[in-house]
Amino acid sequence: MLNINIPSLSSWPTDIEEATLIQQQLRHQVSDEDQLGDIRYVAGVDVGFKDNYTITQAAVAVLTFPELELVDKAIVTLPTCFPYIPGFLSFREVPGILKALEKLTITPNLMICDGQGIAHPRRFGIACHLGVLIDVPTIGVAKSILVGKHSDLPPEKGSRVDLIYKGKTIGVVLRSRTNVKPLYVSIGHKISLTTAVDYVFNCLTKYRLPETTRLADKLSREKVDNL
DNA sequence: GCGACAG
DNA sequence: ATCTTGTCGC
Repeated sequence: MLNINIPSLSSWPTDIEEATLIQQQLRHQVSDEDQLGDIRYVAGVDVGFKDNYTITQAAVAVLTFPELELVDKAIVTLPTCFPYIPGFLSFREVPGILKALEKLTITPNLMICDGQGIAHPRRFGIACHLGVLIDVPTIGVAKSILVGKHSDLPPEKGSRVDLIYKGKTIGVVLRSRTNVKPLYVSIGHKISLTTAVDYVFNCLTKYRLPETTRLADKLSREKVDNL
């Protein structure tokens, strides 16, 4: 069975004030040091929406590492509980992700989230939030920038430059494929930036997105029948 | 005050 | 994020 403790969402925030307090309190629990064991399974998590955003569909795809073969998956649908507000994405997507994680049979050793980790205004993006709540190593891989600046990036796959915010390195801009828009990698929890970039790179195949998030994204759009 | 702004 | 088929380019 799954050996991850999924916290209950009894007191999920309703407004930005409340959410901000939670971010400022939990941000101190984030660890940027490698605390990973053997990485046999890497999971990708993503969330999609239906019926004019009123329905949330969260998905998790568990792949073997480094073979990247799908061995477990979970899809759940639930009412959308929080609006999309830049800087507060996790409050909209984490509830569904936690519910999806409960359905897993295989326990992932590392999770790659669709969105920022520490590359966030208050250094607590969705990857950090999820990682701290379930105490599992997480990485944030976003398709665009939330905050920060960086120098020009060579067009070849594998090139990378630091993402800087307020004078500090908060992530890495990584070219996952030659001549395509880069990915923005930042740590979520229990992992160092160098290690995080390493795992993301090793989850790439022939596409722009890591295989983990590609599969999770596909599942989050899949049509499902509920009971 | 104005503009930017993960998904 | 979502609504949507074929099509142009490396």
